[in-house]
Amino acid sequence: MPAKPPAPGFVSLVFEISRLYRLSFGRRAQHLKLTQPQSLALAAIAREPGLTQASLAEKLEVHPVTVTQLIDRLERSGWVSRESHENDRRAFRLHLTEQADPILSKLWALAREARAEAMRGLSEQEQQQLESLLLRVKANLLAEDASPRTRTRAG
Amino acid sequence: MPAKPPAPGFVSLVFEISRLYRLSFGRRAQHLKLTQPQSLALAAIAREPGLTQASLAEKLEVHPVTVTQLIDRLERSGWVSRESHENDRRAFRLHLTEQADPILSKLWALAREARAEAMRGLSEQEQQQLESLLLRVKANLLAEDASPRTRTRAG
DNA sequence: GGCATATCATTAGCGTACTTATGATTTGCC
DNA sequence: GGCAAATCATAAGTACGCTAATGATATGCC
Repeated sequence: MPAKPPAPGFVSLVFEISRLYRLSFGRRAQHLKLTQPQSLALAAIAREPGLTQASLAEKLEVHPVTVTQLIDRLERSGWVSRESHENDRRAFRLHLTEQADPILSKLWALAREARAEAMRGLSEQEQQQLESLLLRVKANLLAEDASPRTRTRAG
Repeated sequence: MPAKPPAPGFVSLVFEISRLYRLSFGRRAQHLKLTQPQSLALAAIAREPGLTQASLAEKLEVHPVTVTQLIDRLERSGWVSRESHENDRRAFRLHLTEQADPILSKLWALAREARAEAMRGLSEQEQQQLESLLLRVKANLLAEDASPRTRTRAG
């Protein structure tokens, strides 16, 4: 029998929260027929209409392939349109359709709601503390992520 | 144009850390041909040999369907065996094969390493603080997760 | 101008996770 | 003892993330 496994601790907590929050948001947003990554994509396009898929991938910090599939679905649902780039025939510019407008307003409300629920009982100061600690953890992980090989993110 | 989207903040941090950690672990473990969920499953079986898939699903806090697929792969890789339950012909008991033994020792080392990397620069006290804040967030999310409908987790 | 290289996007294929539905038992209650 | 309900596992379909490979175009350098 090999050595004993280490205690779960911080790491599994992050995973569980990530998963629970995804579920929580999904429950709220299910009548909008939007998942959480889809919502984040819509938000990003709302913030910067006309951005390319590569640029969206950078902002969402996911692989370009993932964006291709994500936009496929959003386009099929009629919320996003790919429009050809005027200077670069390889690229597309992403725009929201008019149908997306009412969805977006509801979306921000849901996001605020889900976030408030997660933060219930934490003082303003504790929230900041949590955020600042998590930022440091993220920086550690980013540091070792940046070196190995070519990554999507610019860093 | 609808209202402005809220600031990213805590939530996206959790997602990013979750994703970055998964990558970090994956990089370390890739020569072992093990992903992170697979590793967690092996660890759980090591802690409690002979447990059923349903019981494993509870421990990993994932859906039983997910465990079915996970064990499919681990069995195909030769690290886990399904053995029929002596009292319940519906169920299987999960056991590690002998081939899994050397992998496991390496695994604990990797997990500790990845965790230390994530925690670099945080004092013992800060780590505990972070863990305790995250626990409260998790409790909030669990509270609303428990009510709606039948969940995998017992609660 | 022309060739090598880089970039944008896609396809194909894998792993993880979910929902919903189904088959096979076991359990509970009368 | 027998039937309804719960439980264990699986199957099918969807979503999302990745890697690797490909096609089309842009860019850079000579």
